[in-house]
Amino acid sequence: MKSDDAVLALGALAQESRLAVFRLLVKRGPEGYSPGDLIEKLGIPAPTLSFHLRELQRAKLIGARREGRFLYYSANFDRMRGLIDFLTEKCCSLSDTECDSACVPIPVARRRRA
Amino acid sequence: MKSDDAVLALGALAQESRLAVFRLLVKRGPEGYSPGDLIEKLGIPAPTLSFHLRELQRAKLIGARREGRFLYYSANFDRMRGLIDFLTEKCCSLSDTECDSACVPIPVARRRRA
DNA sequence: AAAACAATTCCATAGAATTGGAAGTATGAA
DNA sequence: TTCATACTTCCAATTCTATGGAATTGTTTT
Repeated sequence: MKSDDAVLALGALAQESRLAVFRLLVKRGPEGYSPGDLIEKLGIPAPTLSFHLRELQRAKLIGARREGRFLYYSANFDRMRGLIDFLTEKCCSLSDTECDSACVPIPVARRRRA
Repeated sequence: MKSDDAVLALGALAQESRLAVFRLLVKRGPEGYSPGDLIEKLGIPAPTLSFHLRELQRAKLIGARREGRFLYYSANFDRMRGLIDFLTEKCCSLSDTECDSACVPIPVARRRRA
């Protein structure tokens, strides 16, 4: 996963309602929930929910399939794994390799002389 | 980590400059970088950087110490681990189940011309 | 003390995200 | 066909976020 995708995915999850929706969808698995199910569970007005589902979809964290007049949204586990891998590799590992040559040595701050 | 903290932390990382700052700080380790170092590396104007550092700090993803007139910001690895654990447990369980090609974009409703 | 330097806060502005009522589209049932 | 249901898009109001120049605070040097 690239940095831009990560920013998009992080942004998609960085909202109370959307995080709640996503967690429900993860718990649910591939079967998914319809917007109607989610409205019932979370009490979010339909247009607002629709907006949030779109954001999650834009980040490719969820997908949807249609069944008759129902839509079923479900979590994209691969994508979520990709995000977690990105965070783990790029944001949570202090690599033993030292800074590259572009790195500026930090100035050694001298305490005030006594 | 609770849901509210996760939303805060996700929001803090969901911005290009802030993610770049955080990644540099992670790579750097406990020694940290001063705002001046980061300005040189990323070319962000000082007040803008200051604003972003504040956001990261608000989410407790970074901390700072002062040495003389320099400040040194460094990544809070515990906090980051907490976030990743939250995402893994709460948002990526059921990862044994697959949800790949079943998830397709929903048909987009086209507006009828008047 | 004054100057220089590191970094911050102040603040105005621009832009993006969120919200939900009203109106539209899609599908199946009567 | 017409109706009801499921869901979406449209749109405007509001609220958050990001940006960077100017002013300010804290610290060291001269």
